[in-house]
Amino acid sequence: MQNLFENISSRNKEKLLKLLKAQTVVYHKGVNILSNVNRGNFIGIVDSGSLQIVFNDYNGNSIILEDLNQNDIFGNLISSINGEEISCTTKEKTLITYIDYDNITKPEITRSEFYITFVQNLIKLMTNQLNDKNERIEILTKRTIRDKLLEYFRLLSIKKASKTFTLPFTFIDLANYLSVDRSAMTRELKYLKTEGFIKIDGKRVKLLY
Amino acid sequence: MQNLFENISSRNKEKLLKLLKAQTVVYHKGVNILSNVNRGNFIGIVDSGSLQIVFNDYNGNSIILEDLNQNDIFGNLISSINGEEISCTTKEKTLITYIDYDNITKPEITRSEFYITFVQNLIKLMTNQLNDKNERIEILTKRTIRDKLLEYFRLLSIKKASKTFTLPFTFIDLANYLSVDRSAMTRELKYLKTEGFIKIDGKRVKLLY
DNA sequence: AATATAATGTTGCATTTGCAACATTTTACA
DNA sequence: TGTAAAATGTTGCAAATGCAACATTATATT
Repeated sequence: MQNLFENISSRNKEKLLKLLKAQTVVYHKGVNILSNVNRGNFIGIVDSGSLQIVFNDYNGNSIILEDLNQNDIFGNLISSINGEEISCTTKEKTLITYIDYDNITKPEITRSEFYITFVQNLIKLMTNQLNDKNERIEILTKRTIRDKLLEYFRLLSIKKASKTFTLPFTFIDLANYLSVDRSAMTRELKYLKTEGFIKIDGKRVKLLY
Repeated sequence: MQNLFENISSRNKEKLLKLLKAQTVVYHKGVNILSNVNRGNFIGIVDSGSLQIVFNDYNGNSIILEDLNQNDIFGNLISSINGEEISCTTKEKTLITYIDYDNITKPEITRSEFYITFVQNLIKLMTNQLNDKNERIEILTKRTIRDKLLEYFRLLSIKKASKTFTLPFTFIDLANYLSVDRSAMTRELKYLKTEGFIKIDGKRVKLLY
């Protein structure tokens, strides 16, 4: 993991946040922060806590667009999707720092010594985000629930460098992430188990191949 | 549209490319440039022409990961996916400029006057890419072919600011983009037509709602 | 202009999936 | 600690989809 202020001293971080006119907001659990979010171009940084950005379908399906934890950034996407159906809900007490996009290009900032480090960090984080999106796309383009599950497991297994890993989602959220019916997913997991492809105990999964 | 060298004079662009040790390569039509691509972290810039990055499934499905045209950038994704099944094929005669990622952070470049403009352009392009990925995810998470088509049409319609637009894909490529069976997609398009939702003439589509 | 090649259109059928309507288990919190 | 709420598990069934195997039309190439 990496954060936006990597290799920037806390002293310089404060300076930078001041120059950027950053604002930090505290949210309680279960709050929809959309109203704060719906005001132009910004970057949100999760200082602590977690939240989910969810697209609520006209079919009643909830699609997880982002599952955000500490040091994750968000914001650049929201403008692209038309407002109403999006909700950003905190999963616990959460601190978020907002930075106006426009302020990133202001001359008084670009001249500061740590600016280059800052934008390089930003590029790094965006690259990570692009990788995440590509993984999600790779999973979603699989045509069966089985293949989606196996692809998701494969990627998790690579990340953990182990055939055994713990699911970071509830099964409800996993079904949303894979964009499949939850009960159909449970059924498929059962088949994968009885056919000897995987072992599952709660959220603990072991690949047997 | 925007390119990586926006607001940089062609004179400075040359300087920059030199500092970045950029290399420009010419490819003929139908060439798989993967071998050139498979060497560490880099950014590829499409100077002219077009290409597709395709993931070739073990099921025999071809999944379009990227459909690249002039001024598009690529590269940051490829490292994340394990090599063999990926192909990058030019659709016509294509010029590509390669930049090593590491060179972007070299001090002799960061000191140059146009460096800030350059990284800001890069951030802008990456933001656009993230938007594209999010749109694709939004489409792929729809559960039926009909909803995928309608979502795709909706987004295209917004971009063109018109109920009438031309598909930028062949139907084969569109089916790959939506990750559905081509013949099933044709069937669904027929239903959408007879039910009066859309009008289609070749690649010309009109939304009737 | 002739012909090969690619793209598009069609349809029956088996499979997969979503949906609905439950039962059961786990977790949160007053 | 008791209870409400959330998460998980199960199953029948209708609907949607992939697949295969074609026919037809359009496009490219010599």
